[in-house]
Amino acid sequence: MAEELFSQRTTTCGALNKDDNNKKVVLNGWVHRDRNHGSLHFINLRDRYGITQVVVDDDASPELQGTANELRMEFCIAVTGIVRLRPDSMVNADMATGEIEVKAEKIEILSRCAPLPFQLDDGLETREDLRLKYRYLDLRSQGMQKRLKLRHDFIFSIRKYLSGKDFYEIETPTLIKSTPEGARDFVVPSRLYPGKFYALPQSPQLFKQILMVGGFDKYFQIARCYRDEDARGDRQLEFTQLDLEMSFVKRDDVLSLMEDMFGHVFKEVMDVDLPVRFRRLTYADSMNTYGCDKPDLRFDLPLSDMNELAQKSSFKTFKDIVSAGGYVKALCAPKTEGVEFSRKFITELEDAAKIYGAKGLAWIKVGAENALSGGVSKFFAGLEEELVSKLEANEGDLILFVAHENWKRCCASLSAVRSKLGKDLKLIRKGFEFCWIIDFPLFEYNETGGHWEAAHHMFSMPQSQYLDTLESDPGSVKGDLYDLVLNGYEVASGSIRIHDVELQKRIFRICNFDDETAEDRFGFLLNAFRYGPPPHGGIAPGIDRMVMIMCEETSIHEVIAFPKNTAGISPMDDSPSFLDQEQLDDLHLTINYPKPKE
RNA sequence: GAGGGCGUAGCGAAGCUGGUUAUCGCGACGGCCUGUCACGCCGUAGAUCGCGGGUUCGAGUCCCGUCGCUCUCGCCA
Repeated sequence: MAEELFSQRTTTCGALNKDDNNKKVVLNGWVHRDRNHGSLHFINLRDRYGITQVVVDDDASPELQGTANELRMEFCIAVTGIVRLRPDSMVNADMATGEIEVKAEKIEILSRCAPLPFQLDDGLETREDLRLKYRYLDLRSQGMQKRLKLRHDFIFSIRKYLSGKDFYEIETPTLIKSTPEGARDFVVPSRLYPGKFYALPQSPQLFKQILMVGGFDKYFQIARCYRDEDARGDRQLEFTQLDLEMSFVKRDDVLSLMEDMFGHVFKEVMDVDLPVRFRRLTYADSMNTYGCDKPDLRFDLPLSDMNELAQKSSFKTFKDIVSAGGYVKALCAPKTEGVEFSRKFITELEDAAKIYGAKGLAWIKVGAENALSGGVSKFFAGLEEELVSKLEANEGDLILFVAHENWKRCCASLSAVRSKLGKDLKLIRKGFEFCWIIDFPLFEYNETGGHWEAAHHMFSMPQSQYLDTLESDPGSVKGDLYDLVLNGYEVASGSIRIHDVELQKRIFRICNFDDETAEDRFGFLLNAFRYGPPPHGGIAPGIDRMVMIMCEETSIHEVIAFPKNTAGISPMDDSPSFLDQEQLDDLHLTINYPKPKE
């Protein structure tokens, strides 16, 4: 231990400026770029804080020259030298440290770097599985450094804000009881109890409710959650949410707390001003106007109900669907500079609609003085004025219709068209458009199972006006449920909870859980509710998704240090992996491998 | 479970209706270079064109199968 291992930094690569002239400094970092002019040698040295130019002059000792010539990309080095001003004409205005450079007196190679498997900072051009395999290199890129810093700032700001509002951060277990509803559980076998399993939490839902019964009336947690379902760009097997719950609150208390919190956090982290109150849309209005329950409000392009006009038209396809209880909806794509409403363009929109179940996409072009042409225009003869005024269409616009027996399919299909138009017609405004979706239905019918189930989860409070008709008409019951939507993504979901044993049991029964099963699965919650539970409610914003949107990214992988790929594999550590027979024996497990396909 | 896209040197790409020795940039390696900052210049190595089969005189290119990655539907209270 007597000998010094390396010269330890006295400052960082982002800190020096002209005030440090003539100072002797030590920098530690990585070789970011290396420009060797023979007897004059420039090295851009990088660490988390920035980049500083190091110079090896022609008067350097042969030893120093030799070391400098050995340097390669991403070598980890220590540089001892003197800060000096750059000649006026050599100042680099693009660099934070561009006014100075460090004249090297000593360079120590702390470790060498093998030839890189890909170029750093070309991160986004490189295949993602390669970036994930060598994540430690990818993390050095300025993009990843910036995004993970923002993630840290975001979480830190939330912690400060909530702590200032008297919230306690309390951890809940990650080895818990498997509950039957929701997504598939990840499970952990129990060694001590053969055949028994823990489950990893899909969210801390029941525990946070029990914390309310325990008297911690303002709780939050930055909680890891696990759901064993197929991944997507905006979701993966494990993710992080801000889990939050409060006692003695009503819906609007939760909503305004979140508005205030995100207002503070966005200002502090990004210097962005959010509106004091976010727009509120009922679920029904959102579906009818935007075709989905997570509308991107950075552009307008509303959907219109066309059932009445469809009935008046001579288009048999539409009339049949409306007569059969179906729906016809339309939207009007505005004439846009540089965009031709060609057959190809319309076919691409139609393909987008078909993914969500539409059989086709009917269209009409709007000409001068309400003249209609092309597509299904001939079936609307005599209805030109009514159609054009209903959709507020102008000359050069394109009207698009979707008809479907199923309301949700109709909405979703045309919503996909709306989204594509938003991009193709460049209608999307910059910025952050939050909105609340409220008044969700409490139940939806499970066709395959032939019973009702909770649209969100079974612990949400029905709105009081439906308490007498829960059983007789579950389909029309609205709950005290709310989602927060940002730029077309669902970023938070919450509700006021049930805190009454009898009401909770009624919900279980409607969702096909008899009293015995409910007792077996959720007995601990029902038990807790026998001991003076407070009225309570909460919400859970998704951290990954929010940070992704703040970074203007479209994949949460970009804001997670070590993500899994879409197949649930981590290419770096190669998980999941097989267990030794010994481990399996300890856990009392026998693997039942699937038979290979014929 | 289903559909679309991609797979050519370490990385990113080009390669047209099949036709000599498969190009280009970055990177690697060697050399030259006193003011660069994506330094420049000269040179060298590096590719079973994902894998298997087929059609053809001839396949990176066409066909079939398969694997991997990726986007999406289903799924995700």
